Amino acid sequence: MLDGDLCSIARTVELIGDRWSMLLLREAFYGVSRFEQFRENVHISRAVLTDRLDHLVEHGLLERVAYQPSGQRARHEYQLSAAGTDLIPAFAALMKWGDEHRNHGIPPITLTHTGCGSPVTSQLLCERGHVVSADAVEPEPGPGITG
Amino acid sequence: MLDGDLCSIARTVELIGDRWSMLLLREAFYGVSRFEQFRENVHISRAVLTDRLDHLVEHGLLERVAYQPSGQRARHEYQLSAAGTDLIPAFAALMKWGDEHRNHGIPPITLTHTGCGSPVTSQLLCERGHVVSADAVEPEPGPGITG
DNA sequence: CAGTATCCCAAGCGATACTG
DNA sequence: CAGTATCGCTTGGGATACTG
Repeated sequence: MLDGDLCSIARTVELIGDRWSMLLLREAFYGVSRFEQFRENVHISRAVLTDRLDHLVEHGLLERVAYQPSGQRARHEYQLSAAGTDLIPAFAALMKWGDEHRNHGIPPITLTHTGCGSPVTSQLLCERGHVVSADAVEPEPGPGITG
Repeated sequence: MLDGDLCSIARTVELIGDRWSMLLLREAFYGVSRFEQFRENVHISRAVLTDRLDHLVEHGLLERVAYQPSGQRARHEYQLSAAGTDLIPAFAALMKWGDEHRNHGIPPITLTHTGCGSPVTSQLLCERGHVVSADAVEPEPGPGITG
């Protein structure tokens, strides 16, 4: 259908499809921003954490923000960038799948709309506003096809 | 917020968050079902492909279906199971992100609703039917939290 | 075509120790 | 606290050859 390397899924997986990146971004989404917190929550070694954080900053998914603990030298915080925030719908979709298929339908975490306080889920929506079920979706070559 | 290992994202990533699984599932979504086709499209070696296919079948994401090429012995096809199909919204979300952030907004592949023929995208939707932007979503402890 | 079997290299990673 | 440096194992995976 498409040279696999051009696929947007492939390019996204290439970037964040390793064992750690998604989990770190998830933590950032949950509000974690400090080195030690990432380390404890994700159970990742220091060296690898440094490496991944750098990688995610370098590719624009996290932003390094300076902060100064009182009386100590400056450190960094890591926050979701705009591009990182744009991944939240994907997290929501993955989370929904995991809730259903790996957690017996009982979500450990739910998402709520800060505007109205009601639960938020990821859905497929067609341009006419229909909610679309997964088996009613067909992939087609798009404008970015080059082959 | 949550012991990381219980997180539905973690459990999903654990299952399909390696270098190959997502790409194979993507191919299955695109309609590929044969060993050699997977191999050519994903550029994966035989041994690894066998391993991943087994893994995905074992965990219920793909179904092995027998087929018999004329005059030859029986082979297998690999098709998305119901659980695998349920991952399509996640693919759609990842694809959308990659379209925007890695392909300059020009999608190589688009998704269409087989019902009405119009384009389909992944969206965050709240229970009241609002389309929710990614920065208006807040994670909260859900019923499955055990802490 | 759809695998299985070997061999070997390279990347990934944990453990540990050290530093400002 | 937030890293850096080093070591050595273990896993992943490419190349190649073989099989029904």
